[in-house]
Amino acid sequence: MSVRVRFAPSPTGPLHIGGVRTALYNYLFAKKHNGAFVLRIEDTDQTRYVEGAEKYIADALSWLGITPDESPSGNGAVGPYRQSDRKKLYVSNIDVLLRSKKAYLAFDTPEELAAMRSAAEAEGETFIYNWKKRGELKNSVSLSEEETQRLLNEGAPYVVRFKTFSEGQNTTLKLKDEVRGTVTVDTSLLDDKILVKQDGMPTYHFANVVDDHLMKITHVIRGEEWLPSMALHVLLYNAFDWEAPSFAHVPLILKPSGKGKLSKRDGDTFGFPVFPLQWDKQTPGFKEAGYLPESLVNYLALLGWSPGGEKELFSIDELIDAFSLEGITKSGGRFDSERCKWFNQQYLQKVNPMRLVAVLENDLKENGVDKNEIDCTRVVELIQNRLTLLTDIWEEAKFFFVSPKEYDEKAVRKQWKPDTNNLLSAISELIANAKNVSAEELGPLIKSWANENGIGLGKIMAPLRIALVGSLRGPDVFEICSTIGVTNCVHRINAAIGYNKS
RNA sequence: GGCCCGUUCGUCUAUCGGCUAGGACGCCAGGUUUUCAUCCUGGUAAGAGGGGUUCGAUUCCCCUACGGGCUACCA
Repeated sequence: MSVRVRFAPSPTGPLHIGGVRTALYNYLFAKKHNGAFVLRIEDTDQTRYVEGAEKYIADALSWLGITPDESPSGNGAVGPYRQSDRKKLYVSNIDVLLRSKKAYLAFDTPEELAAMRSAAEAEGETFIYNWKKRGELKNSVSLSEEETQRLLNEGAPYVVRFKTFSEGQNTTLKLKDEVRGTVTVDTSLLDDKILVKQDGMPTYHFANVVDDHLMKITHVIRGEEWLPSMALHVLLYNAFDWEAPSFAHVPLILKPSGKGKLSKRDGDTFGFPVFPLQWDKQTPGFKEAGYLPESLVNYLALLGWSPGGEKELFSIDELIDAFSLEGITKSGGRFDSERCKWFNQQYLQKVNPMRLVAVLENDLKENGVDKNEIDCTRVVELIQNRLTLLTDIWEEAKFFFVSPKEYDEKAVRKQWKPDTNNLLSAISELIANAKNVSAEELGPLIKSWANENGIGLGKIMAPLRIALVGSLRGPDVFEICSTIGVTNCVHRINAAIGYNKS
């Protein structure tokens, strides 16, 4: 049987980084086994539906390169892929359970249940709608057939509940999880979960099982928050007499510090994005923060999974090749933004420079700066190994195009000696008269000039750099000179002399 | 509170009974770069605690502690 996995987010907002990783593991597993990666939209809660979220999910997956084989907007033979479009399927399947008495109608109102819950709580107990209470509550198990029918005729609102456990059943269930091994559950402790809500829509638990079965899903790879409901899901498969898929519950991504799992609100508090793409003005994504999708994928893959060796840099194809459920970690992992940045830096070193040139040209446009005669490809060559994020490009490249407006005060104070202005004048003249300003020629020219005049290069290099860049940083000075050209050099040197005259 | 899952350097992780516990991020030091960054070299730092099992436990079992998740007509 061929492998089929699914990623099933709810369109309640932007996809966050934990969801991205779950999607990634599903994708890697599918590709590893030449299987199918299905995207299913779980929009059964109409009250939480957020406009644009579904498109965001598709766009994010596409940016990351983990595109589904089957999805609402693509092809696939087992659709529809949006749960709101599958209502008929849930209706027909709930009838199966109702007829076999494995599910029942419950007429208790949310208010009644809430009251019972708080009453129990006051007694220091927990209210559980289960086999013990079933007979005392308002449902088709406790009520006579006539009474049930009467309520139905009156149009009384009801939900459908699953008869999770009945007296006399075996209470312990041993479940297999591909990540954790055997998980033991006492089924008599489970409650009778609602399968169909008052509005006729299925709950997650029900829709999930029906869909996974109908879509022929072989492996359910999802977040650990679903581990407690694995028993319910298995019981549901049993009730239908369907074969259950394999389950793999992946550990959660935790906050970098403090308590709890990473949540959608953590983006601002920790200084890094938690979303792949920008959702709105307040919530930037990794893309906007300057991350390459391949480095995010690489970092995320290794947060909660390990191939075992010491290799750390994996292309997506290498990840597919190395991936296995066995390598998934059992414990939750904290998101480490420094390490994530390092991966990005590593990828930025090797990326095709033309990609960076495109970014630089866009930055120039956005900042309203004319590139004049300056060769962007050359600039990128000089700064590529200085980048950690794509957003560093402008900071690293700006001075090639824009003359310094001010000069690093500390550097000037330390480097500007009484004779500095005179030296720079001489250098300016030297450069102005130079036949060739290539870095290879300019370097020796200035060096030999300094040598002939008995001047230490140290007295020249730092001020020259300050004049050209504005501060003591950046690539090789002679490379900068040759890239910005004679005219610019002379202008900048003379401007610095004027500025630092007093 | 109840139930389930987990626990190796600050962080991500390797180890599947023999360990001088390996790698990576970070941090620190040195070198290269007449700057800064990159890069190179080195250093720092860990088996939660207590009981077993065993010739031998980080590895297996139990207890405790701590962490995480679930406990909705949300997913």
